[in-house]
Amino acid sequence: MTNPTTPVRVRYAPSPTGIPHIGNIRTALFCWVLAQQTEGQFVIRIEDTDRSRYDADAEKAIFESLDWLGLGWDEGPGKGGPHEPYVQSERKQIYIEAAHRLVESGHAYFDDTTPEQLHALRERQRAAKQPPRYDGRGRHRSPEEIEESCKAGLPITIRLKVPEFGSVSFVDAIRGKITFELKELDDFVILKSDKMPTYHLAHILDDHAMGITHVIRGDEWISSTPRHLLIHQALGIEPPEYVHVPLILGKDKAKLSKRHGATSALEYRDLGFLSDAVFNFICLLGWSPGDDTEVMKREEIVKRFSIDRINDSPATFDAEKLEWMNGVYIRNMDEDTLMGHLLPFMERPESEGGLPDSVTRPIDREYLKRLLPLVHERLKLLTEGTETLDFFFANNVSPAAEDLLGRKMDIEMTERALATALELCKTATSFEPEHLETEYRALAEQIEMKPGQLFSPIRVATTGKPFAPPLFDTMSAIGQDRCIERIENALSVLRSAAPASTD
RNA sequence: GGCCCCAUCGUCCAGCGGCCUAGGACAUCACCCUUUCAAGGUGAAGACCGGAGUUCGAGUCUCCGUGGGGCUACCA
Repeated sequence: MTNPTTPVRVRYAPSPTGIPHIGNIRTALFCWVLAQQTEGQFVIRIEDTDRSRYDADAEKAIFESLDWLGLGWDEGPGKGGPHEPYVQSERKQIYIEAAHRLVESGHAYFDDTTPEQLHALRERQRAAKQPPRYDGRGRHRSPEEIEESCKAGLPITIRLKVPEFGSVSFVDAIRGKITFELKELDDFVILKSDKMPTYHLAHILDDHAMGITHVIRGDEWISSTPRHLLIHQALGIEPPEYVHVPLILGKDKAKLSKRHGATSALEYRDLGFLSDAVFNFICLLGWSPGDDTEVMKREEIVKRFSIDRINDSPATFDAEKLEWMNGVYIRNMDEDTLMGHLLPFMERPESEGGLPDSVTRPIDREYLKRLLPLVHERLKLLTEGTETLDFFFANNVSPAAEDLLGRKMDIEMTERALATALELCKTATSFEPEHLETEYRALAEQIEMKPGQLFSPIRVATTGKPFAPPLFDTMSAIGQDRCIERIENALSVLRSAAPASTD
């Protein structure tokens, strides 16, 4: 199917039973993009018809995920709209009435089969190697019998009468025509005994009432689409366009779940990913613009998106590539923006991955701004700000003796390197990076060491780490006094370690 | 089990009958750059699940098999 040219009305209709994972949120993203492209509307509807599985935290996470990814909605909870309410539990009456109308028109019937009876039926079928299927016994119950059961307090449901023969088919926008034999379907429940509708009934009524033109949903719904078609027929309404997008799988090729580590958008936010990068990346899971373009701004994605370029096959989520893309986004960012993103992570408590608690908050923005060019292109995640910059802010630099040793250097040689480095540090007339580099290169030559051999111990001494930004920029930013202090400290570490390793 | 969907490098994506000696990206490896780590550059390795058809010609169409996934609830 080529893209609609008229405005679409699409909806994201999550059920608040768990934190939406990447696959789920990608569906929302596709909806949003299509709405933007056609200047249509993106509707949010909460499908909370299963009261037993309702989870308030999950509902909160749904909105948080959408907010974080910038998927604003035109109608829905907290926003209102012409089809309020947008929460199914508050629309209960609509479903009850519709279900009863279907009974009256002969398309559905009351059923007083108890869960126990249903269970027994399935057991029998299983034993007889029959497919487990409701046998339609309720079709033959008289109104009186139902009335009696009702009085006796038995649970009453309403089931749709599924024709025994024939078939239904529909054209899926990305898979083409799909046909199902009706004999494979049983009479399914549309109104549960607690008077709540099942998903099947509720979403159809709502989608129709809300004028939804395209139902974009996960692959797992293909199998129940014939039921939905039947309900439309019974109701005498036209079904929408169906767009079943492939699932996103975990590394083991199974449906994404907790076992796969981080799976929700929010987790990626907390891990230090940028929402723009995540948006870009998950768009590319199952869709591509057709050429080799990968890094795209939102506007470009909105412009180029098309339903017929959505893949048929499921994708595996691979966070490694997302990390690379996040790095690309960070590198493309100006320093002020980067600082804005880094600050919240760095200023968190130490126990949550922030700078050491000894560093007073708020941290020095001027100083941080001076530091950013040194680490900008090295960052892949926002959380890495802390570990790459902590030694600039805190004085908790305490390298181990063995880390101070450069390649092919013993303690004695390292000590000589550091001692002369300290001297030069003390007498330096300027602490500008260029000046330091000139001086230290001359020193290396003077003491007959390779530059790397001299620089490496100094790096570890001043930063406490084997990997750090370019040495002289780093020293300059740390400042003369602290450099002297740290090199002196490193020398004493080395000297106290010396006896042990010389025997 | 039944029904439905899917099947190109380890992963994501391109390929919609001849442009394919199958292209790009991530990851991997090598080299270059280099004071470390990155970034960047160059290059290497790496795939059409199998079998029948259709066709002058198939990664591309059809069928079968195989594999994976989904559904098979008074869950969505």
